[in-house]
Amino acid sequence: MDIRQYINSAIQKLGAEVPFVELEVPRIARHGDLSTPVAMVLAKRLKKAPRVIAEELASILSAEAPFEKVEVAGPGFINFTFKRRFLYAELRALLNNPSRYLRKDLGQGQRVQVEFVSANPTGPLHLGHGRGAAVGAALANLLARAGYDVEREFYVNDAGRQVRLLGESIFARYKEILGVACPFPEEGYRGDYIKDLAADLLREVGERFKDSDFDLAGEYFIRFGVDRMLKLMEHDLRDFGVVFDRWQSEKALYDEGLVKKCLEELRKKGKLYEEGGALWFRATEFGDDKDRVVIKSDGSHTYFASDIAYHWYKIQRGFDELINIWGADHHGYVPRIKAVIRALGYPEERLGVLLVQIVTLLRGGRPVQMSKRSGEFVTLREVMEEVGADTTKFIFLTRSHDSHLEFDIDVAKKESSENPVFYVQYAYARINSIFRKAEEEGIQTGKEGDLNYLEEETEIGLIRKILFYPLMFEGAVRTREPHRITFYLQELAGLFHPYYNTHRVLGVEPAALTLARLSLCDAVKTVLKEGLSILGVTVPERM
RNA sequence: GCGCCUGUAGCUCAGCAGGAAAGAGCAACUGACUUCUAAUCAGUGGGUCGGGGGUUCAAAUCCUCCCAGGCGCACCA
Repeated sequence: MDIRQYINSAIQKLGAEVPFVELEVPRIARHGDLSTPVAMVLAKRLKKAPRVIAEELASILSAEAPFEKVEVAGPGFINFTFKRRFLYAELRALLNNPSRYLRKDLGQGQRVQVEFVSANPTGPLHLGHGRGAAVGAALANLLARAGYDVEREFYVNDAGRQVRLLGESIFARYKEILGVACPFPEEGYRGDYIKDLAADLLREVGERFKDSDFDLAGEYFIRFGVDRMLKLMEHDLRDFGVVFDRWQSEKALYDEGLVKKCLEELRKKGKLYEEGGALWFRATEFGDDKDRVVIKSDGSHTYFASDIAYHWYKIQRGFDELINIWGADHHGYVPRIKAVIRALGYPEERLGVLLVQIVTLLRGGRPVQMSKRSGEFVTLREVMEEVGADTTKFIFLTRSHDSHLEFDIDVAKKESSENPVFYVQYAYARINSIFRKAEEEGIQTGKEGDLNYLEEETEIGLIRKILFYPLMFEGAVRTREPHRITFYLQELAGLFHPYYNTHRVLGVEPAALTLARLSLCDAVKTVLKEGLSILGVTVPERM
């Protein structure tokens, strides 16, 4: 259904144009099936009264095939009512080829990289990472279905101080087990998982490092810790239903000389300078608050240095668009990375940063304090096991990414019987149940039912909702907001359940009505499945 | 002090490039299972959209100031 096309061509006939035709689904039935305020937008441009423009557009549009009625109302709204025949034909089109109907090729093969989670490999993933994972994965799925060529990447901070601290922490625990005195690093990681790692490492290498210095043994301990942490994170993410195409190592950027090469590139462009023994990037030239150090006076690189190289490398790899999903606590970092993009000679829009706001975990109505260093944090795995991956993801995707999220674990569990995710899944399971029963009764469940039998107002409402999926989809893609899918699915399920309660599909007369309703159910099921799979939520055959 | 995010029903949140009379879920109350799954449905109550200005034919939505909460402002990672 491409209604905009009709409207656009009508606007052209008036000798005007508009960048975007806004369409909305009116809340009130009297206002038709679909509505546009575009005449009011045009009023200024055409220097005519909005109602006059609306009337002109309406008279052109009322001749078009899909419309039963095209009315002008209020200050200049144009309200459309579809012909039933049109709705049936559209529904038929969807049934015949769901993915063509539901997935619009908006990306046209453009290459997009979504980088998300990218947690330091120094401890288990916590709930905040889970939110990033859910949002990133859903966004990647969404874009993939919109015709983008998507890559999902996890950036591994396996160089620098944090992983060194990880190594030192394991080292200290290792010695502790062997009864060798060794001070625990000041800012080391104190979680119990470090002790487990140390014990595992001991099992693997025995007492080989009992008397070693960290300078000597460090490399091994760091490597060991990072590998184990990466495996753990990958495993947790996999169980959460999130899989990456690529894991990019920061260390590799150094080892392969990319950091050096990139800094060289910037130097050539005159965007670096030395001062006070350090090497600086002219970030202020590109809108950042201050210039930033890339190589400290002691000769070591800042994190920023590898981040510059990383983004440069990503662009080199040929992506049309980069999307970084970051925790909101990194928002101060955005201007300097954008500055880098520009300094390297690329448009700033090449990079989009989606900031995912903080998750507060409530247990027993109280916020649970989280601090990685002290080892007090709630892991993604704990929550996943306690409330389930589907519920966890759904909760994350029922908020817009820039809204602070309160994750009340008691509510998430307690409500499990009335949880929104189950509400949607249940609709799916119920439809399956109908189809199972139909097969038992030997009813042919193909999609060929004569849709003209769908005459009830609730059925028409359901059809409309289904056919508006692409409209919602487009918006979700345009704004990069997967949570719109979540709300849509709840609304769709919210139309299906009442329908189910008041209308029987099987055993009604005439038999053709059953077939028509089966087709409708099939369409609902298809859309539910499509949406849930974008969110990464499972579709249960029965519940 | 500066910057970013948030402030909508008792609670958790939507509100789709400003648009027609503010929405959902939960919680509360009242009803519905000999029928394809009651993890469901029907109904009731509940809001000065943080506050003040401004722009507009039209503002929850844009601008501005203020208030409140969160998060950032390193030759840290």
